[in-house]
Amino acid sequence: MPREDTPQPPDIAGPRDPAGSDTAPTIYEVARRAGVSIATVSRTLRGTGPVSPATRAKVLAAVEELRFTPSRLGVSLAEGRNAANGIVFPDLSGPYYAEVVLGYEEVTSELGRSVIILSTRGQSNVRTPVRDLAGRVDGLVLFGQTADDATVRELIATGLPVVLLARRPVEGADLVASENVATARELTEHLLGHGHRDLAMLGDDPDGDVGERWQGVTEALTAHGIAAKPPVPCDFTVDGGLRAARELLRRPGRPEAVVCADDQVALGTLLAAEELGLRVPGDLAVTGWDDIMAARHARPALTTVRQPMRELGARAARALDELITGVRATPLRQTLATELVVRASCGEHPLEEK
Amino acid sequence: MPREDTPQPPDIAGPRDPAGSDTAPTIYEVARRAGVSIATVSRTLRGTGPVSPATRAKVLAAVEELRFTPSRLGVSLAEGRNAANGIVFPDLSGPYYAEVVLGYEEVTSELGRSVIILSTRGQSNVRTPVRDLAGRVDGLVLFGQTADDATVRELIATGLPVVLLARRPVEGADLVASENVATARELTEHLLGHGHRDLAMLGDDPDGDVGERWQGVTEALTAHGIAAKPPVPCDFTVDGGLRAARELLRRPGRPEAVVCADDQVALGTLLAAEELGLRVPGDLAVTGWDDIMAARHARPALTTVRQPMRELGARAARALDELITGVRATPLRQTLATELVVRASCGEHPLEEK
DNA sequence: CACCCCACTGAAAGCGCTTACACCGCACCG
DNA sequence: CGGTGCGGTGTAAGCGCTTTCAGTGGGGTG
Repeated sequence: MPREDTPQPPDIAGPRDPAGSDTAPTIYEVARRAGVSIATVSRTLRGTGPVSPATRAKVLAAVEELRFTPSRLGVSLAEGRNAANGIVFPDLSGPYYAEVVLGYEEVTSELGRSVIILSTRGQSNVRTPVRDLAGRVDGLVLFGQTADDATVRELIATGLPVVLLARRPVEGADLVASENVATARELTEHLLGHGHRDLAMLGDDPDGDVGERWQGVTEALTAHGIAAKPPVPCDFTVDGGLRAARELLRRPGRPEAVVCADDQVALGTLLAAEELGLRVPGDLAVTGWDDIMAARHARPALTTVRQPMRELGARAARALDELITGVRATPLRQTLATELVVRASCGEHPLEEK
Repeated sequence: MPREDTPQPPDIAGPRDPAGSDTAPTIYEVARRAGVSIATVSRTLRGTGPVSPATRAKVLAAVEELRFTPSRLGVSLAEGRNAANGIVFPDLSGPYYAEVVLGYEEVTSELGRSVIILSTRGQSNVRTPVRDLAGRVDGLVLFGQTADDATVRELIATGLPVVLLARRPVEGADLVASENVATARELTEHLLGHGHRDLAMLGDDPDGDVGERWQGVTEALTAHGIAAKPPVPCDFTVDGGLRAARELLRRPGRPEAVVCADDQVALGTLLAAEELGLRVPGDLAVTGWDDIMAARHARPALTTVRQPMRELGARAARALDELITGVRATPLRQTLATELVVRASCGEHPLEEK
């Protein structure tokens, strides 16, 4: 460890440890200095068990002088808990994941626990890092398609509290997800209301949320006697959307509306339309999903579906805490409502954007 | 702990622990089962010290049967290191912070360490949570204005490796920041080249990066014999920008160009201009800073300055690792280059956007 | 005045692991 | 044929804390 201090203004209060040793002080040193046993120090600091005022003062003084902070490792080992929760997510790029993680962090830290993050960024050999993470936490949130079902089951079998977030459910684990089917139906109805009949779905991911969205779209179309075409695969990024849309819109038989798997894909589609000289919404309607920041600022502004991103993370955090503290033992599945946000990209209307 | 399993398909491989106990197996159980001592188990698993092939096989078999994973706490306590690094940031909302944190996470986890995050979201009593975090990590990155100098110094005095990220420097700590002054000057020159003379600076934060940006702007203006007006304070959010810009643009003596502290403020300014019926860039030039996703998709697309967000995080992670491993002991200050990204919002030109 | 209770404190047993050190054979060397 | 040396293994001492259990003494009660 690089322990040398560069010459430094004496603004702090002199050397931390008068004895000169540069390792962190332990409870033993505090005890010796205060002339008590380590048990008393522990009791004083955590407020468990009675301590006489005089003793308490001596201990606190020693703690102050030594700048003692109990070692987390020691505490955790003795307590048998990590006081930390984990979250595994695919990526933090794109506002969606970041917001959810933030909501998670907020609640978790309110609950007095640290947050350990692990991003899988599309790697497949996730088993090892996830197991590793599992060893440092009291509970784990698995966000999106980050770990296969077998890994999830293995984790659960361990006895580790697990909450699944925006992911296909697994027997025995909590689930927090947002509503997809009904709102997708509503979105589709809205597009149909604009007179669009030929819709294309952009982006494919049968296992995740997107599959449910397409289910809603398909249901709505079917209800109107329209056959849904299979979704067009594409990466869930702006570039992915741009490339796929370029292809799709150049082909003869261009759709009247493109329903995109998420906002990033929709933004890419907007770019493609611009390239090809198509007016949106005049020549083409485009919709997204998530309501990320850019959706509001794009021109035309994106019609999309708002997910309660922060709230998703917060719910997951609370659910996990319930499992950890034992307040609840049986798995629970929560679905959060989503909201259609109508802006300009889906067709002409006198509505005002948010 | 909620250890009851809900009835579950027997897909895993039977109960984890044949003995039926539901606590995680320890190295002792593995040792007993393999008929060796715990030292041998440890040696086998970490590859330290010689182990005969036969013994190794027995141990591995026992590990497999028991699904043994060494307790992180035990390992860390014995090793005297946490194998985790921390990062403290103001917020994850807005793409800037999220991207940087992601870059940090990526490199840190490549280095075989976990990432513990702490968001301060504008709270002032940061001392306790930060000290707490400090106890769980081998090193810490402080990102932005999250902890006051006194807290930073205290941390450093502890001997804890600390890297400051996009923050005012502190004696004795590493610093990773991105270039502000020169690029701000360049941005200003560009605006002057468009013929704008009356520039307003939107957003104020004397302590952080923004102060340096204003310094660059002021320098450029001065070089052209133009007196800079003091920056207009505003929140660094879209709404903050909207409100402040609304005010600013309504007043008589409206500026020709608004240089915004970051992209979010600029997006708000765009909204305000739209509200007031001002054409951008016709009636008003607007610039941002960061080059977040929405900057590219706004119409007009934002002229801005791209920060190497991912790289900022990555650099901080590497710097911290050097400090932790002791490869380097003396503090280092790194400045990363930024890049002017010219789009439509700053004035008419035949340039093509990225 | 004996007894009991309780406030207070210390000794010590873990928590799960790593590793220095000691030990035991056995092969190899002189 | 007695040493040396080393591969292979076990013992035990921590790492820093929490907590149980067993006092110890003083004050209150019958």
